[in-house]
Amino acid sequence: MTETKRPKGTLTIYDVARLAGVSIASVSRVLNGQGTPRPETRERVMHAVRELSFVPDGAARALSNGLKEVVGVVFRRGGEATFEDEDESLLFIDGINRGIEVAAQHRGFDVLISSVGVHDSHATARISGVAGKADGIILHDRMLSAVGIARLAEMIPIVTLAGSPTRASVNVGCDNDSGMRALVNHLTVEHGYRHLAYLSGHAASPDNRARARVFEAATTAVGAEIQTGPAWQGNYSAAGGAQVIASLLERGGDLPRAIVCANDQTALGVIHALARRGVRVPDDVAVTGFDDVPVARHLHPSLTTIRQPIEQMGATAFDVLYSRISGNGGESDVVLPVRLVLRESCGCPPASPATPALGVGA
Amino acid sequence: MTETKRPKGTLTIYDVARLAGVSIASVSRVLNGQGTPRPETRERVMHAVRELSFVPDGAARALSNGLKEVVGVVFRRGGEATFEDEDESLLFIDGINRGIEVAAQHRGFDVLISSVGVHDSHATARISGVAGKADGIILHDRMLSAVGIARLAEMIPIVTLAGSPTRASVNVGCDNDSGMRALVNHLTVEHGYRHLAYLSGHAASPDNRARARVFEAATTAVGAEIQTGPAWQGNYSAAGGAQVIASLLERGGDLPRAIVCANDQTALGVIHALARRGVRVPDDVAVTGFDDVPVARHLHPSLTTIRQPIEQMGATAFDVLYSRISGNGGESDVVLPVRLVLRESCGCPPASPATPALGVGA
DNA sequence: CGCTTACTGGTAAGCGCTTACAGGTCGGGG
DNA sequence: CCCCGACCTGTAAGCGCTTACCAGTAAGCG
Repeated sequence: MTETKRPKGTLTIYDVARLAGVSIASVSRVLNGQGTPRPETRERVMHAVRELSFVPDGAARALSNGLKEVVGVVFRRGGEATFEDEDESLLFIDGINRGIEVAAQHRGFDVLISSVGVHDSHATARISGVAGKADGIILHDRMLSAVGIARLAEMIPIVTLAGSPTRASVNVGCDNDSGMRALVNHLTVEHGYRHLAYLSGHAASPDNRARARVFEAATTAVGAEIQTGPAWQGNYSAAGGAQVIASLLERGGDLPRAIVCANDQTALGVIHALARRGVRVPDDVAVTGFDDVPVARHLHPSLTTIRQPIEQMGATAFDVLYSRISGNGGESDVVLPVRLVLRESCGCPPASPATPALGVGA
Repeated sequence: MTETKRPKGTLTIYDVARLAGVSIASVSRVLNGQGTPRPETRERVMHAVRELSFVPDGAARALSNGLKEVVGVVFRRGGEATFEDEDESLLFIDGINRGIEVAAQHRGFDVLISSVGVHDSHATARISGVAGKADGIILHDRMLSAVGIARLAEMIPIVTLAGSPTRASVNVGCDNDSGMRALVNHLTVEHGYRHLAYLSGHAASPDNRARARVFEAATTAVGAEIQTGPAWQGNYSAAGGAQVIASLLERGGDLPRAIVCANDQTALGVIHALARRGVRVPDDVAVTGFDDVPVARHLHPSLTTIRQPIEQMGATAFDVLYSRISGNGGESDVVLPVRLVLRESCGCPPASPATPALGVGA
């Protein structure tokens, strides 16, 4: 018991074994619940472990088992060194990551997060770094080209989020089509708006492209007019949305009756910019979002949007990846359903105050 | 060149060496930029690496080097299985984590995220799990008791965020005192409000306690009246803030002239709840936050709050941890400065529309 | 009471990588 | 023309842990 435990110098299973007077194999067995150790053995080991505050080394474990119990997640960040104001467009990503993390915990996995700056040329290197430290990786939108994915997929299972399917990876996304269709239908048919615009997200984003395409198809199908062009190019951020409105108004162009934003963040910026200039939402211009991030309901006016099952997308991405990691073969792409959430910003009446719609699950 | 590469079965440095016709030592040296390989050797190795899309195994590397290049981050999550509406209180935490992550990248580290449910009894186990997979860990508020920290700190360097300092760990926090003092001063002296209340956060949170304490001291110092008691107990979430207002109003109690919320999320819920009931902010009741999360500026009215350098706190936490990991000794606790950010919710006039205050970094 | 059966616990072989050390090659000086 | 040093490169040990395999022990049975 008078073991001199070195305050530095890593503590290993050997130290525990010595203290407990058993072999390292027994320590390992007790720690992992393998075999059937005698109660006494178990007791001695546990005692030594507590005594030393021993925590087994994950790297050694991983090397031995061939399983790190880590999934990597890689996504794009706004700027590089600049902190302020840049990172407001990440609500959605954070939500997804949370879903991944919760699902991962159920399997004893942890999540290794790595973001890549917008113009970071080391993206591939960074992804490789994560790949080496994980059993599988989840790539958010716009991280790697199809061939890049294919290459990497030879080393490690990959799941993409809102990306384009590859034969080497699985994609998890949501049903942009029916969401956008429901939204346009609501605005044109139920509210009767005849003049709309789509404020787009990143041009390269598959989600954005799908939404834009369906927006155009659906509006023209009902004979509504739309504004388009580079002036309506946003970037998924609030600043981007506000910027579009600012230039538009400065140029003295007239606003459409309804602005369909590529995501909630953009809508947030748009509503804010309009309010600043005295344009009333939804009376003068209706605004809608996409995603239904948690703050959407707290805006003024509260935001009509398409609810994506954000955390569930993350959880699904993990589950699919996990089944690939454990070898249970090839699930195919997953498309999750979305739902139109009507609030005030489209022109619908406010919910009754009696139902605060706050913190009350379903 | 007609190597049969097994699509399964891990690819190792041996495979690369064989393909390149060199030894594994050379491969390792090329990959890590050690030694001075002949250009030709380097070329052959790089070619083989690309050919195979080889990514070295992080676990093996870590085992060999004694460095995983991973920091763990652990924090509390809202609910366990329930997804909806629960996780809105994490804006602040996400911001910090982002800061950690960016700082970590500069050192080639990645961030291992793990959350613990509010009532999760496995907290310690979960933290140990992360500890085994990382070189050091950062603990958010309320994760572990002082003695728990002390024990774990024998195995691995620890930094706490907004926690209480221990001799075994370093704490990084922000200057709650001067922030709250500035806020109370602004409300009482400049706006002349004489009747305030503090809507608290988690009772156990050191930040919350500090803010509550200073709030009381500062208000009584200027002779203002305050409402207190269990009715004003929130939990850092929007739902919690809304709930407090709801009960208060139902009970027919009268509202103070200004409500100082423990954080921005709470303020968000409060503003929303007041608006639903027709109480005007700031005309009838002023509301303030704490943190200055990105959405604070987009609220209606925009939120007066105390800006914490959120991402910088994360970055600082990492830097401190890193210096402990690399053995460069014991920095001591860090307290970062905060700043009063005046917007509309306290009764100040709106900023001029000409300065949209959007996306324009300082 | 001796032998079989059922367990428990220990020994040692790797997991993939880094790196100290030794061996081989080549060029230049004596 | 031979020897030495400078440089590369290869061999092998070891990082901490899991686990197959075997030895030792105790209980069960004839």
